[in-house]
Amino acid sequence: MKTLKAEGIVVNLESHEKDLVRSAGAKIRYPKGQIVFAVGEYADRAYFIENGWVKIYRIAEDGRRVTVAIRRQGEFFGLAEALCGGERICYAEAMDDIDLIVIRKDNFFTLLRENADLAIKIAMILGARLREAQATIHEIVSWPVPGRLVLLLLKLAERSGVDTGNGIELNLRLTHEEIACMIGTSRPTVSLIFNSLKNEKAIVMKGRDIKKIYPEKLKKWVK
Amino acid sequence: MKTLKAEGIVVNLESHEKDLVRSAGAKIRYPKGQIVFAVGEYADRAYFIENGWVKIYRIAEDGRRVTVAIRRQGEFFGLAEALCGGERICYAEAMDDIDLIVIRKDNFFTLLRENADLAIKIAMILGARLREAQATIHEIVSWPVPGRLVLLLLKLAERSGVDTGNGIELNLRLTHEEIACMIGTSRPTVSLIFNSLKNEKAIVMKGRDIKKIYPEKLKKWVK
DNA sequence: TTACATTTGTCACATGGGCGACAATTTATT
DNA sequence: AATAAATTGTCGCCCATGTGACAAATGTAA
Repeated sequence: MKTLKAEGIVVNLESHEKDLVRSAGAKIRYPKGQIVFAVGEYADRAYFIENGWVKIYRIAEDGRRVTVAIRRQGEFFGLAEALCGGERICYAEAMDDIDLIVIRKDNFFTLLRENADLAIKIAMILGARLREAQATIHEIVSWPVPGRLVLLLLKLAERSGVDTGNGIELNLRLTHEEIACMIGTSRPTVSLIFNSLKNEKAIVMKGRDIKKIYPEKLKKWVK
Repeated sequence: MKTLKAEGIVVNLESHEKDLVRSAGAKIRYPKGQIVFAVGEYADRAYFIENGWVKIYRIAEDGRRVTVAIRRQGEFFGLAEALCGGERICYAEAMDDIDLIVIRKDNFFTLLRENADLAIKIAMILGARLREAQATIHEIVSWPVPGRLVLLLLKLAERSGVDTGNGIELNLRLTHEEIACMIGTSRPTVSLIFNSLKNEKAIVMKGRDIKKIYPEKLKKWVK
């Protein structure tokens, strides 16, 4: 199954493929805030998210954090390193209470060898993510900060928003700090831009949740 | 075969795997400057480089170019889209006269289905590239321009330089413009930094070729 | 309710680096 | 060799953003 997105393509597993994955691993629950894996650990397992959100980030020597991906229900993470071997080069953290299928590396390889179609699917998933990452690189260098923030909101809306006909319901809680890490800017700058967006009613907040976004109004910032 | 690099891992094909690939496609020569594929084309084939260098880049609406990858001899390109289907979202251009193995999509899938190990290898390649792309994202947001330029030189040296004991021989010709596109900056800025590097003898030029680099001196810029 | 921690609003200040411009140089073309 | 094209050197101007700092607001624990 493929779902067409902004410009990338998200590849999802069929249900029988999910069952294959489940049978090769063990289900484990992690509480919010827990680090699933950290830089330097040996990458001997891959993870499949049954439930919840996971943040993948890196930390530079100077302490600067950069969130390189966010994964959710139905997606794998920790894949690339488990395939290539070697050490983790990023952190994975539970953004809420999550349920994961943890698959040991050797079981994972056995699974793929016995199911060429699944191996192809994994390659497709990684390919889609590569395109996504390249698109991100492109965005970072070609848009100033407000544009990047708007693009982030649009992407989040596509992934997990509900179109109400009048704006897209999001109900997402992200601190300005977290957003800053995702688009490579500083926290005060995010606050500033958020206020502009609120003022021109391109987004609706409810407390600290981003409740709704209006794509049409947002898109003015990226053209 | 795996070769350990700066922080990523480059996955290469075994020679029997290369033969499999060759048998599934046709060898074609492209002259320097030729566009192998362009944005919007239907992605119905994958490419394997027998010989030469290929530049993968994107162009924004405002005309800004961003080089998202450079591939060389022994590497695939156009993989991700051929796997996922859909349209090309970037351009591939021959940086010199090149020889490619062109594999039609359906043949490629047949090949992978019949060789699970090769499918896994492809997944590994894409995984390694994803890590690479994420590392690039990290670099772009955490280093100012001079650091990014130095990191580019170090990476190029690792991929195609020869260690002479006294500096690394590179013999690479890239215009400042091309470099600017790779690290997301402007051409004048690249010229400026290059002069600094020449002055402090961190690099040696010969005409317009980057002849040699001295990693030790360069590394001062990224710490 | 009180106290503490986290998150957000907002400022003043400094600056990296983009942009435009044009000359100087090198390389390609005829 | 002569002309054209591409590449590089270098300026001055200016603004988007990072930094640091602190107050205000909101959420959480005791």
